[in-house]
This record gives sequence, structure tokens and C-alpha cells, in this order.
Amino acid sequence: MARAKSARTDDSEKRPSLVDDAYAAMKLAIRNSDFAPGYQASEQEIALRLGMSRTPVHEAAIRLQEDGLVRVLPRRGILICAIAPEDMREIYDVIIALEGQAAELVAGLPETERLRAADELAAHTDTMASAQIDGDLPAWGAADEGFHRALVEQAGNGRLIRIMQTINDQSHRARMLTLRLRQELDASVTEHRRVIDAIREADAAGAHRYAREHRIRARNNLLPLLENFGLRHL
Amino acid sequence: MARAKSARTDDSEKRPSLVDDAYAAMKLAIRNSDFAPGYQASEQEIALRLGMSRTPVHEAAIRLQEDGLVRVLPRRGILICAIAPEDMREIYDVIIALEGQAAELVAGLPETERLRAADELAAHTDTMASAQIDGDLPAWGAADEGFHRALVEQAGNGRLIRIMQTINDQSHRARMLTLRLRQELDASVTEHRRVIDAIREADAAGAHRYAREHRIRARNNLLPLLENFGLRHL
DNA sequence: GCTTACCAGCTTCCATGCAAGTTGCAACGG
DNA sequence: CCGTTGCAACTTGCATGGAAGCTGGTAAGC
Repeated sequence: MARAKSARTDDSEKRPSLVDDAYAAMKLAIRNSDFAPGYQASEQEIALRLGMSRTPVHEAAIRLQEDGLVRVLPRRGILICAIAPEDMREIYDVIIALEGQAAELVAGLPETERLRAADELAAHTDTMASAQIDGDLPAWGAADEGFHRALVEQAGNGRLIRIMQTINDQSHRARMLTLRLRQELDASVTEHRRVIDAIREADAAGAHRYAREHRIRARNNLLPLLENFGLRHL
Repeated sequence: MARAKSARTDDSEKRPSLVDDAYAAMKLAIRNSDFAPGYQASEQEIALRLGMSRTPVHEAAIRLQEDGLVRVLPRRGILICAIAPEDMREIYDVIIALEGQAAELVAGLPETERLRAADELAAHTDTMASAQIDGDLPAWGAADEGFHRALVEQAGNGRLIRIMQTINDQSHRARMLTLRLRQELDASVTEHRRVIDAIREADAAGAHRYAREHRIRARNNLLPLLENFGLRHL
């Protein structure tokens, strides 16, 4: 891993800065639950672990706080945020609204791009279908994530992309945890294809509605799971 | 609640930190165009002006960059971001989606809160109507802003509120500039009332659609204004 | 036994120093 | 006269130290 590219806004080409490294490393650690939610780390400790001084860690923590992944407690350390069912409800409200909008935008693209976008979305969905047959849940999850990311990215709205990225980072752990509990994998494939068809036909309203309904159904499946399993925070 | 505090995430009560001061001051300066877009300031200079050292200014700049208000150029200073018509298109996509969702959520509230919310929204709209009669454009703009902020806040979704806050900060200057150019003030009042009525009747779908259509029409009015006036960046 | 006050240790906040990178201009060579 | 090179000034990146604040445990007092 010579280059931990990225994680920045998006356009600045490349600049290997310690702050960026710290940001990427901490974000990854949170994603993988190396930093468990509720864990309270000191900047000193993280700095030591990453082999840098406290300053870049501190600045990365500010960014992560802005992303809603951690909270910097005034003089007590960095608290890894937990996600409660209530948070997931909030997150889904945002996803439902923005992904519907994204689907509508993609359906409104000029024909060439629109069909190319539809093909990419179809590819992800096909991967989901075969992963389901193989019983490969992680692959299914990755392809599902790919579909939704592609849908938003094809909309070509940088702010939309950024917001969805942030909200996805927040809910990533919950999605991973509940992946194995979900029973309605084929419904997702069917619904994805409905969205794709609407996009192909430039049916903006339909694409919006189908994408929206897909996410609403997913939420209605997921929220009870979280609450029944007593996952107060994860 | 008379609370001018703020600018922080939301829940931490109060802590007068220099970073917060710097963040608030810079944000305000950008809002008021004391820092004009395109202006490139050095952290040193801002630190001097605010009577603090570079560190808190630097950290505040990171937050502002996360908010999309400035760009921190690697070793050249802080650049105040300009807003192009293309940015406004992006911003409106987000607003259209999220405010529609917010209206739907408000319409889904239990009756007591729902009616209280509707009353508050109606108050703002009434203020707009009378400001229009008086020809008081700034008051009209403030009441309009109040309506939309209240709509989002009543939805009770912290993430929604935060995102809309950020996006509003980005577009504030553009709204101020174009306020005097807009001719369709009464349409806004009518459309607001349509949303309010739907909320009163717990008509979630209607509230969503009307709020959405209101913002779509506003966008279709605003974008040509920006482009015809050759406002490449503002 | 229970409450309260205090203190030691830990943590961040912020100022500042040094080094590295960028810019613009001036001087030099063609 | 024009293009190029080098230098000087200025900028931030990052490290580090001192100061202030918070926490938890302990000991004193009731």
C-alpha cells in the first residue's frame, strides 16, 4: 500500500498529506470496527499507532466529526459514534429522498449516457442475481452497494454524491451486520430491474418512484430487524 | 428559545472555543461577502484579524472546506468558493428532494404536532404576504427562509436538518443576489399555502408533491436569471 | 457507613518554531 | 527584446510545549 489515495473532496489531484492519511486510516478503522462504536480513544494513542504527531490526528478527527462518524469530546478524547435504530430511520429518510432524485436525474440523461448507465446498473444487478444463486452473501452485498453507488454517481451531481457517500459511511456497519438477516434478496433484484427499465425508457417519474419504493421497502424490512434484535447501538 | 449560540453539531451545550469562534466568524464573513468569493486569504492574516493564532483558524478552515464554503489550497491559502449556475443546479436537486421528503414527514406527524407545525408555517407565509404588500423585499426573503427552515426542522430529522443547513449556507449569497430580480412572489405564497393545507390534512403524498413542485418552479425561475445575467460565479 | 472535597494524572487546546513547498520577480543569457 | 533560471519572500504542514480542564479515586469529615 504505497499510496492511500483519496478520501478528499474529489477534485484536488494528489497530495500525500499526513492529515489525509490519518483521515483515511481512521475512517477505515471505523468501517472495519477496529475502532468499535463507543470506544473512546485518545489522540495521542492514535497518533502513536499511526506514527505521526497529534496535530494531523486532531485535524482528521475534526473532519470525521463533520462526517458524523466520531464525536470529539472537549477534553476527554475521541468517541466513536454508535448508530441506533433511530439513526437508521433518519438515514433512510435521506436515502429515500436522494436516491429517488438520483434515479430521476439518470433517467433524464441524453440517450447515450442513459443507456450506458443502465447497462452498468444492470451489470451490478446481474452480479447480485448470480451471487444469490451461489449463496455468496458478501458478494451480493458488494454488488448491491455497487448498484446504489453507480446510481448516484451517474446522476452527475457532485453534492448528491458527497452527501450519499457520507450517509453511507455512517450506515455501513449496520448494513454489514444485518446483511445475513435479510431474507428478501430476490425482491431487491426485481426492484432494481424495474428502476433500470424505467431509466432505459427515459421514464423519469417512474425511475424516481421505483427507486424510492425500493428503498422504502428495504427500510421497512431493516428497521424491525434492528429493533427486534435489541441493537440499541452498533 | 433565544439561543444565538451554535454553529456546532447541535447537542453539545456550550463551550467557548477559539476554533468555534473562528468558524462562526469566517462563516459570517463569507455570508456577508466580507470575504468575497474568489478572495484568497492567508491563515496568518485571518488569525491576526481575529486576534488568535493560526491553529484555530486552520482547524476552522478545515470545517468550512468540509461545508464546501472554502477550499484550502495546499500551500497557498484559503480560497473562498464561488458559486456558478451549475452549482445552483446541483443545490436545487438536493433541495427539491429533501424538502419534499421533509414535507411528507411533517404531514405524517401526530395531529397535535402536525397542526402546530402547520400554524408555524402559516405564520411565516402570512408574514411573506404582508411583506409583499409593503414591498419589503428583505422581510419577504427572511420570512421565506423562515418557512423553509421551519419545514425542515419540524420534520424532526437531525441529518436532514444538518444537510439542508449546509446546502443553504452554500446558496445564501445567490439567493440574496437574486431576491430583487424575482417577480413571482405571490406564486410562492400560494404554493406555501398548498403545502400547509396538505400538512393539515395529513396528506403526506400531497405535501411532498406540492413542496417539491414549489422548489422546482423556483429553480426554473432562478436558473435562467443567473445565466442570463452572466453570473459565472458569485 | 456515607458524603464531600481534593488531588494526581490524563486529555485536549492553542501558540509557536522549523522545514518544505510555491510564487513572483529580477537578473542574466540568448 | 524575449525567454529562462534562480532566489527571496511568503505560505502552510507538522511537531512540540505549556496551560487549562475533566475524571476518578482516595482520604477526610460527619
